[in-house]
Amino acid sequence: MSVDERRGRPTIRDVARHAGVSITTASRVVNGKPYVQRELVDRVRAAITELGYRRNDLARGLKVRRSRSIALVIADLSNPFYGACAAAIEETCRSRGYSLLLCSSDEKPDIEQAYLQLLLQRQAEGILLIPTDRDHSDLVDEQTAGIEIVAIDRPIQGLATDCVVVDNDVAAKAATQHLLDHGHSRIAYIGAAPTLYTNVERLRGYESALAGAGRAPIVRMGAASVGSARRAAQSVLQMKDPPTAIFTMNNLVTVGVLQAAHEAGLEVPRDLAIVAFDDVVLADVLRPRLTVIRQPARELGEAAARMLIERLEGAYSGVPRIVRLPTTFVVRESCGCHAETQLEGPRGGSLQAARS
Amino acid sequence: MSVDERRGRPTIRDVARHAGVSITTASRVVNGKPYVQRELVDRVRAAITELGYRRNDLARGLKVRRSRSIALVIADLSNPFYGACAAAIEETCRSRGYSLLLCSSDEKPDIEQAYLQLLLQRQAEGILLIPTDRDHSDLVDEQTAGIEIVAIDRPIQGLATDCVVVDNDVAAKAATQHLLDHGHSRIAYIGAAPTLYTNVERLRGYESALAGAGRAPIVRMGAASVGSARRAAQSVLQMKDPPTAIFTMNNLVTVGVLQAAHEAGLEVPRDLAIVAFDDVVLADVLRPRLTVIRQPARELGEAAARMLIERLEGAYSGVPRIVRLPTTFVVRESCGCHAETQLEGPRGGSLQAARS
DNA sequence: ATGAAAGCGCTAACAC
DNA sequence: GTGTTAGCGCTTTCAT
Repeated sequence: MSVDERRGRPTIRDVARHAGVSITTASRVVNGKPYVQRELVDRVRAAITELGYRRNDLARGLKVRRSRSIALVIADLSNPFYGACAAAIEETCRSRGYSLLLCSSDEKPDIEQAYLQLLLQRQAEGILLIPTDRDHSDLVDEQTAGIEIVAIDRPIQGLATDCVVVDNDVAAKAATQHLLDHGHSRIAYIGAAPTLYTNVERLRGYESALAGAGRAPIVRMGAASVGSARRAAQSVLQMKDPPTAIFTMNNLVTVGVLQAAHEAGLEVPRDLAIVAFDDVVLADVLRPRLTVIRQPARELGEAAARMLIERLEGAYSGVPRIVRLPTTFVVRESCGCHAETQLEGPRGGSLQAARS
Repeated sequence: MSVDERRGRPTIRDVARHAGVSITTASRVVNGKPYVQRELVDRVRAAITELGYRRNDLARGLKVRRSRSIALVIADLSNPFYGACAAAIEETCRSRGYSLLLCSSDEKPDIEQAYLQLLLQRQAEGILLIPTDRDHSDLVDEQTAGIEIVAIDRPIQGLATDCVVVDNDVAAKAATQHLLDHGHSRIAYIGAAPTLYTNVERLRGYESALAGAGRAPIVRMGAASVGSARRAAQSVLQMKDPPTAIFTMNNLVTVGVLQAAHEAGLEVPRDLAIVAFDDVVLADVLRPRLTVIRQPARELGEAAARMLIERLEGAYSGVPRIVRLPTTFVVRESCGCHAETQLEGPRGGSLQAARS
């Protein structure tokens, strides 16, 4: 064993020595740069395979001042909606040559904050953030210090960034209207954290539809888990004049409401119609099949990743963009319909100025 | 703007200058090391906040030769089973001070291979791998070169590593036996890729139960998606003497089989009993509720991460361990039962030598 | 076409 | 206690 094959992984220095060339030449070959003789290229290549050399990207990043890594701070990976989103992000980042640092905030502001600090230390070039429900204006400094941030699913409070969301209000309004068209007059809304952006928007759409029909809203909030959603549904179903239809705010809530409906022995949609925001896996084998607003989870992630990378590579550096992606209203049976139809949500995913 | 606040993020050198101390002292304060005067500590701290200094972990890693990052190469993030697994891994890694590099192989060997190379370059200290269905003996060199690998969900072909799986065969056998106990004699098995480890193991359990009862197996393989699972179920249901029960190999297959059963107008469990491997979200609001083998997805991820970190920190360096975690048989109604019961699978998650 | 040398930001001997 | 200095592995002028 010669001196250049000692402890640890071989460095480019080892490769150079082994091939009998300078470090510069070795580096050129490693990075596929021109201006190296055929023969030297071969010698270096041979040394590389022989030694099992692999470039150290950390050292490289230190020198070129680019980590080529992007961080994803996600709310909850075990939620299929975010899972699909993350999968699309991962693909997009990889295809553009970036690595993905994964962080799960579990919707907790303090975990998120700690992560954001860590990611700065780790030299993430950009951050894809599904922000927790708190003020983020403390990040203004970091932003001006050069780190790019793109928000997903909800805008970041107190920070102007690129952002990609879905047409929550429009979709919720259309779905509620659909229930009204079926003749329902008492339609309940069961939502998660009251101040959560998506909840606020969806509630707005729901209320706007009801107002248009001169009906009174029936709202239950704070259903942050399947269990609490179930309890919320129970409470609403035990009213003196219970609703004949329920609009559920997300997939967790949907499961809880379905459980409560079963327990109460209600037949859907005869006794209780249901329309859900967010598709769920077994929606089409449920009896009756579930009518849902399907979110473009993958497109959401992909768009966000693309926008971030555009910023990182200087392809865009203007004012913060907000992209609103269309949902799909999948009409099945739980709303009272018989046939399955898919309606494209209004407005395409065009770049729009911030909404009114 | 003084000279130490010029372009880019401030370095420890800037901090030292700003505080009027040496770089070493600044470094000591940054890393919370002892032997620094109270007063200097304060001065350095002040400089840090004033400058907005953040340690560059890449540079640090280069020096201390540790990246403190772990890579997760996962099959499919949009599958809730892997999502839950990933969430647990993320938590475990964070709590131990490691960052997580996320890579999705999409079950494709070439993507996986490219990632493995990249991760080496990125100086990942260890790899958590849900391996694709190929021979991995090319990784032997990397392994001896010092990178630690732990397999999840299935062992790595051609590579002896720590590994954590569930009791596939035992669980499948018990579930099949349950169907036999209900009086079924024609029980079909619908599985994914024929050579996939989990498929092989589950099939083994299924066949062993049938053999014990003197019944003939009815097997359909290659159902790698919901659609193909549905077609497989259709084909099996159109046999001259169709099965009266189906054992589904994973959550994708389950959905496809359920679809096929609906289409065929079969009433479950009267016309067709179903037992599924892997829990699904709406299993308990389906009518009838679905009897499933629940996998400990989070525990799987957590155990794997813990084992990897033990290796990285020298807490264990013995022979490859294989951990087999118990599943839970959740008896609901699709099997023909009426009550809901949970049976702990046999054998705890004890460390065992490689299986026979 | 090739190489010598400087230095990215940091830590850790080692000297004072 | 504090500071000087030598690299970690790499890229990149700038000579030659």
